[in-house]
Amino acid sequence: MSSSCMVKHFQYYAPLSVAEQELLDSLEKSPKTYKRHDALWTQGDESEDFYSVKKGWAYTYRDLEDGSRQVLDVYVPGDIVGLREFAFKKRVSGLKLLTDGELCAFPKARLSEIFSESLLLCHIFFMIASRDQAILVERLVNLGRRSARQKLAHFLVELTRRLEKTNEYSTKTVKLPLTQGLLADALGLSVVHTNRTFHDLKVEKLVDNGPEGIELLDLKGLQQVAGFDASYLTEDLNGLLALVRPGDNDT
Amino acid sequence: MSSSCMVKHFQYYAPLSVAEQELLDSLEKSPKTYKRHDALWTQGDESEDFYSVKKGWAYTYRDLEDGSRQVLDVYVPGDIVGLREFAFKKRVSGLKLLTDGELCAFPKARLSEIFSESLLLCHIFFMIASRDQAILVERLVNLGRRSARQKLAHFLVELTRRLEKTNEYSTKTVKLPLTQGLLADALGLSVVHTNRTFHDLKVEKLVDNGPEGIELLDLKGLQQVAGFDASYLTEDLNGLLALVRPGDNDT
DNA sequence: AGGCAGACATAACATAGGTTATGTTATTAA
DNA sequence: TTAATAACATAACCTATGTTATGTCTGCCT
Repeated sequence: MSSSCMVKHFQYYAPLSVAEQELLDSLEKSPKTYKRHDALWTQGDESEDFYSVKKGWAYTYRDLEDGSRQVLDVYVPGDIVGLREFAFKKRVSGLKLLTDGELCAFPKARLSEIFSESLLLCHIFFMIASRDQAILVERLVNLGRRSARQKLAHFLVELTRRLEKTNEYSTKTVKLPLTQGLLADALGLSVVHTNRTFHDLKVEKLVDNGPEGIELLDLKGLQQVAGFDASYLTEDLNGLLALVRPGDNDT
Repeated sequence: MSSSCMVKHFQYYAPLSVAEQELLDSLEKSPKTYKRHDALWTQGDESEDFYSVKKGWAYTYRDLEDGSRQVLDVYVPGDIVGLREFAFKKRVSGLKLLTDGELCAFPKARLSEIFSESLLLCHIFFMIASRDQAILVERLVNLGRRSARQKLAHFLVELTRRLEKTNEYSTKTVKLPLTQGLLADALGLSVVHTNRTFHDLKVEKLVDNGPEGIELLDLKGLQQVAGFDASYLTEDLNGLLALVRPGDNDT
């Protein structure tokens, strides 16, 4: 019965009972497909659903009055999007697809059912929110206090790390379907300077561009450039289990 | 019985039953006082408690390898701090007092009790997390895509707005116990440039410095400079009530 | 009562990153 | 087959912001 988009992702956090799997299943609308550049919603829209990303990549962004734009986060398969607006009637940011993809909607209003019926699921949702915050915090540090070079490297390494978690990655060189324009908007840089910076990393054989986006040739090297410390991506899963099921103690 | 730090704040979201008030009370350790510059914790510490701010101001920050520092958020009385690390064993950021103050600790581990015993409280915590995210998002936009002038104005207006929500404000000019150094670290600027920018706003009679921090003389004006749009601070409280208590429908 | 430290101020100079402009290539649209 | 569009590239020039250096004014410590 675990055809649910979300079940697989949630199993990463903790093993779900059959009842919990069915609960998630029951709230999930059937997956819809989207094309590159499609917008699921725009800032200001009513926020009724959140989504899990089944296939493809997406990103949230804010458009500013002066025509510029800030990309807030990029999402990969397995990620939950739109939970940010739990407290709000309207969307705080827009969501667009970066590649063709497939997402499943969940009505926000029915989260109550989950919360009241499964303490474990409730905790997992809370954990996801907490993790999202940690990522935003790191992004903040990136924007506020790092050089263009570090910003770029850090962002790329982070994404790769997040990708590895839910998506098996075998190949040596990582491929990310990102354009320089998107990177610029994510890092608070101009496209021109992003290109300059990217160029430098290319000369150093750390990255390259492939046919459908950019490629990371030397993760270790990038990590070093970025001064990357992954601790903000490592949740305390044992702690979670201990909370919900006092007694046993493993992964 | 509502001596609890948090009860008053939570009543802002929704009326609590006596049982709910007692539940919150029971988890709360007695308030402790702290002095200006005291650190409640440092990044990397074990994260066991979260806190509610009863008196005084605090801020979270991240120290970087190169000696610089990024201030993530500033907290005023009524705010909940440390919920960010729900998913983590260790603190992602440090917390220090900006003024003398008083905070109450809650053991993170016992949140489960709240979640399982009160659906309303569970939702309120989720709302707080969501609201925190919205604030971080706005801070991100601020850092990524706004000029020093706008950054400063925006930050100041936001804080004032947050202050108004839980703390009655009567006087015309708002006083914030912030130093230029802290502003610099919050906005990703150097102290010198922060000073320059502040100077300009001072010349325009928008702000000034008082004996214990800075003073805002013209909120409207600042708002205009910032291009401030408060929608990211307006939660959907009716939506919350509707979720938890289907049937009735008011504030 | 003198010395020290923190916060604010300001000037001169340096630079990372922004802007504008133009070109190339690859894809899609007609 | 051409026209139009998106992404990448690169050069010349400009400016917002960073850096370094001093100085003043508090309050505080002993």
